[in-house]
Amino acid sequence: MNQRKIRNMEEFAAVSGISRPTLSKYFNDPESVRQSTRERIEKALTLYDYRPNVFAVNQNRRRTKNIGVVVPNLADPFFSEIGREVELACLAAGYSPILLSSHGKPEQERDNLEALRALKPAGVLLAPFGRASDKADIEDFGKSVPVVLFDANIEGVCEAFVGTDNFQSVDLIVEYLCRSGEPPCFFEMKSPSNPNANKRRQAYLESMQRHGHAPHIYQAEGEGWKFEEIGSTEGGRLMSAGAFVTNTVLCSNDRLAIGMLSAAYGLGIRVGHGEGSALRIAGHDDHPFSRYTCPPLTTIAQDYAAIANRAASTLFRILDTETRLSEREETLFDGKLVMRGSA
Amino acid sequence: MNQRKIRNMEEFAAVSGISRPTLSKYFNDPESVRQSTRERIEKALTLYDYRPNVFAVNQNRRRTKNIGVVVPNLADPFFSEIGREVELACLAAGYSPILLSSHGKPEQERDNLEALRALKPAGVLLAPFGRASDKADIEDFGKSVPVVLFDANIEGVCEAFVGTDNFQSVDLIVEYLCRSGEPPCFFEMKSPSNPNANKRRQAYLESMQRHGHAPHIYQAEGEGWKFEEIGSTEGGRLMSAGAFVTNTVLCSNDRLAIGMLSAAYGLGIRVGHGEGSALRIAGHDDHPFSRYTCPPLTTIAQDYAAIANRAASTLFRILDTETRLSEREETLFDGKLVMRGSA
DNA sequence: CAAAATACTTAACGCGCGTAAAAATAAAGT
DNA sequence: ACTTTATTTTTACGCGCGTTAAGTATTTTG
Repeated sequence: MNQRKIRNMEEFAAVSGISRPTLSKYFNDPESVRQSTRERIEKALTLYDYRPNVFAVNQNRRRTKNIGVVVPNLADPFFSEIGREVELACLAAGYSPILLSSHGKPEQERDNLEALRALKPAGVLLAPFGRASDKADIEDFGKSVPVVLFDANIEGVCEAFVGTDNFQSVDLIVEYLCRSGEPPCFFEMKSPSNPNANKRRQAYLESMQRHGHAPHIYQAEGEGWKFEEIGSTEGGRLMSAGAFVTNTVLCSNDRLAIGMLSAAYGLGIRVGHGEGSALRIAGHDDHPFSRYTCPPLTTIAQDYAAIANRAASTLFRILDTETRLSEREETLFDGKLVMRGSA
Repeated sequence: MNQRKIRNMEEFAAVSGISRPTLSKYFNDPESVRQSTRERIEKALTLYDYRPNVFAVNQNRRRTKNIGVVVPNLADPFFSEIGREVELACLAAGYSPILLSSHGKPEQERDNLEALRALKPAGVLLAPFGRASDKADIEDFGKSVPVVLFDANIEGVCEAFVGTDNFQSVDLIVEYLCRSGEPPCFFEMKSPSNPNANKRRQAYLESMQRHGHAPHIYQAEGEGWKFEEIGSTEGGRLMSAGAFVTNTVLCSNDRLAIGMLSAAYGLGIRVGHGEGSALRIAGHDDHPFSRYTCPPLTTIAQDYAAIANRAASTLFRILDTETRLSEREETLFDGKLVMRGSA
């Protein structure tokens, strides 16, 4: 960095003694030039401060190196974590991730995809809300840009889906709960904002049937993403009314469970699997805060990293071959049981 | 949208009957053209699907409309919320926010600022880690791009700072705790990753002195952003050793308090201000989860929205006048006491 | 060592838009 | 109707880089 600032590739060509087209090749793919010239370029790069102008590059390249990453809500630590993993995978593969949150509003998902269009992304990794009404929009978007879905599936749409096998994971915890105490009833939101919730309900029903128990489902009113609040008020109402037919409640997700635990505490109901406990509560997702609830929450851990990495690598495979997948792929990872104090 | 897709401004000029330079003016500022031509353009816009190419626009504009927003850690709901508010403020003012998280790693803050440089932002809103060692870098960055700091201050650096008045807020809760029970001791991390922590310790000391009580400070080992874990293990250790000289603990932030509450529960220590409670615990920040702890956490709420909006509007003011502030501005908002069950 | 294959240089065009200058037109004022 | 003033149109160049084509240099091959 001993020299003046380089303004453009032309100037860098002059000071480095390499022609501009060769430099252009190098910046697009350092491996595409001869080893000896690559060394000359990289030596010059240590002496002069130059980086190609991103706007000019993106304007002229047919396909950018941008990858759009869209999640429903970054304020939810689950998506914050998985979004981070996806970002890292993109960076590692030499792409520029652009992380967008839909802030819990399905309408924003459309806007985000529209905004991404302007950035001409090479591909998109999308954790959709999964509303049926958005299916057509997303399908349409997927026609112009390769899209890999993760976390929530939309049947038959986009190139691939990567997520957790809710049937495996729910069966795992139902089995554990049945084995260790009373069979669980199921607590969820009446109008879930996510297809995983439907899968989990279905998985609960099937699992209970397999284990020879009668299922019981309790659905809370309320919409949106205020899961803790809904879990607390509606779950609290059910608890104080003594509505649950068993002493074990499996919540559709951890945030609902966190709300319920809070309400149980307020009602003086002792939660846990030990002596003197009146209620067992379990969740699903292993939310970052579940370790610090009172008592700590027994739940299912999703393999964030595996899902993120597989989703990203699937997209990269499509981008490398420059052809869409001949057949839609679905990859499901197993959930793991995390036993803590609450159940 | 009854027509073919428009490829560039030239084509849109042809179909709309407006010259390209006038269109260019319009897209830069719709108010800058005569009302009648503006109407003609906007009518054409409803008929044809055209939007300027963002890359070409940004390449040629002297100053882009991009605003960098850098926060220390989006996985922390506090920054997730305040980052969201800042984004909205930028959007409302016609800028394009680019939200970057440093993922809890101070090194990443440098990388993020470096990455922003490539995007030639008109300005940057930065919630810094506040390490003394980064001061020079940030100061340097601030010379090339107008920067407004928020949440955490770095004395004398950048155009302005907007945050919470820790002296006011800590005094508020200390006063409340003294009034309603035993005067509090103070629990924090030994090597805090944030200058606010230092301010709060200082504020605690001063406030205790003003109220005529002897201060007691307990510092936990541990680094990084795993506040809950540190609060739980170190706080738990102190509690079980009976180390606290009073029955009231003021934590430097809510996440530490959440960890402590979890540990207290595990130890069977009853927390709260009611009869039969052994310990009172209070926090600071009104973290989104503090409402659902057991018991719900008494804390100080920061005015997220006010901080975000003021920081943004301060930056816009600088951008509009195209001159740096003659004098560095510091704006501090008051915190509000949120009384819940824990203290 | 000559021929073939590979990598590079030179020269030139295009991408889509900002912007400046001069000429033409429209609106406002008297 | 004639200036004055505000807008728009025409024309043209530049931004920084991707990319191509033709020619030159270098490396590889037999």
